[in-house]
Amino acid sequence: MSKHQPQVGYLIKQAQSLLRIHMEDALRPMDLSVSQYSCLHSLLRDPGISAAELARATFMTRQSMGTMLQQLLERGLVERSKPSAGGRALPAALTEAGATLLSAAQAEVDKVEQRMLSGLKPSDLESLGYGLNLCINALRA
Amino acid sequence: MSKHQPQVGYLIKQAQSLLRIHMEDALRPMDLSVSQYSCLHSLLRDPGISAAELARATFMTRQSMGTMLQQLLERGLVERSKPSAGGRALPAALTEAGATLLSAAQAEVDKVEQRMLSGLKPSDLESLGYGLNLCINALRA
DNA sequence: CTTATGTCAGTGAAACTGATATTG
DNA sequence: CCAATATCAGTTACACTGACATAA
Repeated sequence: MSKHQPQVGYLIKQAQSLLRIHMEDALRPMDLSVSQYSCLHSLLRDPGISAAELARATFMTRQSMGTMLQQLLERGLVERSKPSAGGRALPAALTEAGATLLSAAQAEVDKVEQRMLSGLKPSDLESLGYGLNLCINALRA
Repeated sequence: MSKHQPQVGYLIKQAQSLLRIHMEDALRPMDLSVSQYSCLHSLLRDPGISAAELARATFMTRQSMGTMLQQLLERGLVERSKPSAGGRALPAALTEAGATLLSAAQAEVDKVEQRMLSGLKPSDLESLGYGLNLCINALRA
């Protein structure tokens, strides 16, 4: 019985736990949870995305995402326009305030990520990203 | 502004989300949560570990770990002997039943992990583990 | 006195499931 | 009718904070 492969699953879980803790610390001053930050981040990447699509992208239910969007809406960080032609989906996007806050949040999160990656050479970084992408794609199938 | 590094943090989160979902599916038949599985797994690695140590290893509070251990105790998967000489800590360890269940659980989890890693060459696997370890160590400091 | 552990109690955020309305 | 979306409502898992007793 090998079972002494580096235990990649365990390493991923551990890395994510630590990353989450540090992100929580970094985001607390601006009253953002990691999930909220991820949500805003996705909205920057895909302006006009629907809540359902957003939920799928983050592996959550529509309902949970709906609640989160509602909170962000009430804080004026997100806006949802009326259903665009074709479908019932309400396009969501960042407001000015949302983009500003996200920018500040991202700066803090980047610091954490920089620190996490501080020991990796560029080639290490590349192969890490490559390997993770392969893992993700394999699990999506 | 670069920000188009491969976004390793995002990849880690995504991989962990997917891995968790598949692990939940794999463990549901034996009524184990991912956290419980991790707990049993740690007990296999470190028999006699205390709840507080276990909590630190999994980035939880000792209270939460205490609750989880209690549940596992009631299911007869874990036993806690009386405080060994030196300290107040109650050593926890797997019972026979616990070891048996863990073994079955691990087989299922291994399948998931195998699938996750199916696209990686041995050298890819090694550099992935290497990179993740560097990330973890950097965040621990 | 200090530190670490275990444990009791209460709290709270964050997800979940279920059901319903609307739209193409 | 069907599929996808949004949303209302209730629920529950889970980890958290706080407080306290105990032991070295």
